[in-house]
Amino acid sequence: MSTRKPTIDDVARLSGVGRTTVSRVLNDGPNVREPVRRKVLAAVAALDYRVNPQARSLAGGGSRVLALVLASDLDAEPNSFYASALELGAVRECLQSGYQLITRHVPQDDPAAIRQIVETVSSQRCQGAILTPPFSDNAELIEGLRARGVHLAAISPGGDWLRIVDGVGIDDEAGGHDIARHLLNLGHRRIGYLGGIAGHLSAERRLEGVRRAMRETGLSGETLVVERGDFTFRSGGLITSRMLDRSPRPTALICANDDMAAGALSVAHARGLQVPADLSIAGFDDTPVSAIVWPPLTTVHQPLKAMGGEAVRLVSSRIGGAQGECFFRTLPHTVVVRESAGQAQETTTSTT
Amino acid sequence: MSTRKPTIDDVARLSGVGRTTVSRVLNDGPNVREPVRRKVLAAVAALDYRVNPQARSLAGGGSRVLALVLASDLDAEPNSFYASALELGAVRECLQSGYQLITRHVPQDDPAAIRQIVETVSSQRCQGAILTPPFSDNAELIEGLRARGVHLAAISPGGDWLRIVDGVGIDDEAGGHDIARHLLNLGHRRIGYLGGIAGHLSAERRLEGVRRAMRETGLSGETLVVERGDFTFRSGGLITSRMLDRSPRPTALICANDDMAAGALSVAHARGLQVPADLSIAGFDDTPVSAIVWPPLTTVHQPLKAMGGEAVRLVSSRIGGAQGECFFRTLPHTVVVRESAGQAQETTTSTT
DNA sequence: CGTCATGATGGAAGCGCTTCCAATAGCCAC
DNA sequence: GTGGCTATTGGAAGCGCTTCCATCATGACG
Repeated sequence: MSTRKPTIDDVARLSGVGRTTVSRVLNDGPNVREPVRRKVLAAVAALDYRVNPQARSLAGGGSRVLALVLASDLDAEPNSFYASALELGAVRECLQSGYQLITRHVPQDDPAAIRQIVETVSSQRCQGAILTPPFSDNAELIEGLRARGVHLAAISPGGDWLRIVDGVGIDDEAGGHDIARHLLNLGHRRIGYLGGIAGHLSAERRLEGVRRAMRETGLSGETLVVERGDFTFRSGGLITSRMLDRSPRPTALICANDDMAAGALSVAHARGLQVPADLSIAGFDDTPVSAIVWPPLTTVHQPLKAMGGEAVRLVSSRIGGAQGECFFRTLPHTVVVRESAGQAQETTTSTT
Repeated sequence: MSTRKPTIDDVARLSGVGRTTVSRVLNDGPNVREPVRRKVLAAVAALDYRVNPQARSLAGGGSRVLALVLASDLDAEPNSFYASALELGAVRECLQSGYQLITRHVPQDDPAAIRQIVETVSSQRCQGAILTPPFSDNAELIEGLRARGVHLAAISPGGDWLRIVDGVGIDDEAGGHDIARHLLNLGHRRIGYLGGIAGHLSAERRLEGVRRAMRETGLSGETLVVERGDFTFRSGGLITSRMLDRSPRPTALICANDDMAAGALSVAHARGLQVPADLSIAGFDDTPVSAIVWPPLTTVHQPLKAMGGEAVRLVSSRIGGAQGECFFRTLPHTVVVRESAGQAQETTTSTT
C-alpha cells in the first residue's frame, strides 16, 4: 500500500544513536541524557514514527490488551446504557494509557460461555480483564483468568467480606438506604422492592440498605414486599403486575435498576394509574432510561463512566507490578430526584 | 506466572514435522497430506496450543484487529442502543472469524478528533475499520484511513451516488416512505418530520421517502413540516415544542430515530396531550427505547445486529484480498406497529 | 594521579510466527 | 526405465521490538 512504515531502526539511524537508546527513550527508561533524548524525539517526530505494538508485545513488553467482560442475554438486548457508560469510561482511560480494549459479551447463565471467555481472553494474550456484574463475583471466571496470569478488576463486586479482586463501585448498601429514605420521607409506608437475580450481590446489598432504612423508621419487615426479576424491562413489568394485585398494594416501588423501573412505569400506565399520584416509582443507576421515560425517574446516580475508567486504572497498576492487598475504590452516589416519586397519599392523610 | 505457553516449535517437535508444516496446518494451507495434518492437530490438542496473535501479526499475517468507529458527544450520552446493537453484531462476527474488535468513540463535530482517529487506528495497526453514521460519509476519515491501508465498511452510508466504500444498511428511502404511508393510511394529513443533522445522509434519505409518500397521496409539500435536530432525546423534545406551537399543528410526528421520538413523547405528556389520541408519534430504528417508553413506539425496524455482523464480513473479505467494485448490502426493514400512532381525529371526521 | 563505582550507550540475542526457496518424494507418459 | 512435473516438506531468514550484557566515558575519592 503506502510506503513502509518507519521502524525503530530508522529512528536510530536518523538520530545517530543505537536502537537500544531509542527504545529507552520510547519507554521513558532511565539513563538517557537530555540532549540525546531530545535528538531521538526529534527523529521520531520527523519520521512520524509509531511503535509497532505487536512487535513490542512479542519482544516482551506485554500485549497491552485489556478485555471488558459484559453480560448479555443472547436474545434480549444487553443492558446497553449501563454497559455503554462503563465501556466509554474504560475506553477513554485505555486510550490515555495506551491500552487496547476489547469487549466480550457473555450470556449470564451459560457455564460453557465462562470457559470460553477464559479461553479467548487468554488466547488473545490479554493482560487484564474488567469484570462487570454479575461476573464480578464469578469465582470460576476469576480463578480461571487468574490462573492464566490475567490481572483483574471488578465493577461493583459483591460482598466486601470476600474481596478477592480489586474493584470499583458505589456503596450499594448506602445507595439502597438513601433511596428508601427518600421514599419514606415522602410518607410511603408500604414499599415494594423489585430486585435482580439473587446471585447479583451488589444489587442484594441495595436491598439490605433498603431494609436498614425501614428499620430505622421503625417499620417491620412486613411492610416491605420483595420480589426478584432479572433486571430487564420485561421482568420489571411482570413483577409490578403482581405487586399491584396485592392488597393492600404498595404505594411505592423501588427497583434494582432503571430498566425494571421503566417496566414498572409501563404497567402502571397500562393500568391507568397516575405516577406519582397513585404510585411512586424509583429506579437505580441513573442511566439515560431514567430521563427518557415519563415521568422521568427518581433514581440513584452511579458514576458509571468514572467507574469504567477507574477499573482500567486498577488493572493497569497491577500490570505495572503493583503488589498488595485487594483494593476497593468507593465512588460517590447521589439520589437524583425527578418526578416519578411523590408524596404518599394515604399516609399524608394518616399523619394529619 | 504459569508455565511457559507452548509455541509452534513445541507442536512441531511433538508431532515430528517441521515448523513450516505446522504453520500450514494452522492456516489451512494447501499441500499437507491428511495423515500429517491429523498428527499436527493431535499435537496441538495435546499441548493445548494457541497461536500467539502478536507473533503472527508481526511475521506478516496482519494484525487481525478491526476498529469500530462510533459517534458520541463527549458529554451527552452516546446513542447507546443503536451503537450497542451494532457493536454486538460486529463483535460476534469477529469472534467467529478470529478478529479482534476495538471500539472508538468520537465526538461528531471535532475535526481534530477525526485526525486522531486516523492516527490511533493506524498506529494500532488495525487492518480494517467499520464506520457508523455520520462517519460513514466522512470523506476526510475515509481517505485518511484508506491512505494508510485500512480496509473500510460503512454502516448506512449516504447517497448511493457516491459509493466510495463498501456498506450495509436498509433502504432508508423506502423506510421513510413506509412509515409515512402508515401514518397517511391512518388518516394523518399534517405531518411533522423531526430530522437529524443535515450531514447525516442516510437520515436525509428517509425524509425523501416521506416526501415521496406524501406526493403519492397527492399532498403538497406544505402539509409536511420539517425541522432538524441532532438525534438526541433533548432535541426531539425541543423541536416537538415548536411543532406543537404551530397552528394548525401537525397530527402526527415522524422522527429520524427513536430517541427523538422519546423526546417528542415526553413533551406531549408534559403538555397533557394523549398519545396517540391527540398526537401520533413514530420513531425510527426500533431500538429498545421504543419498547420502554409509554406508549410503545410505532417505528421502523432496522436489523442492527445483522448490519454490524455484515460490516465485519465486508471488511474481512477485503482484507482477504477481495477486489472489485464497492459493494452495498441492503438488509430488509419493517414497520413495527405499536401504540404511539393511531387514527387521525380530524381526518376521520372529514372522511365521513 | 591511579582506581572504582556509576551513568550512558550500543551489540546481539531472541520473542513466536510466516514465508521464500531449496530439497525431496512421488507420479506420469513415453 | 527415465526424464520431467508436481505435490510435500523443512531450513532459514526475517518481522520490529525489548532486554541482557559488555563497553566506555565520567567523575569521586584516597
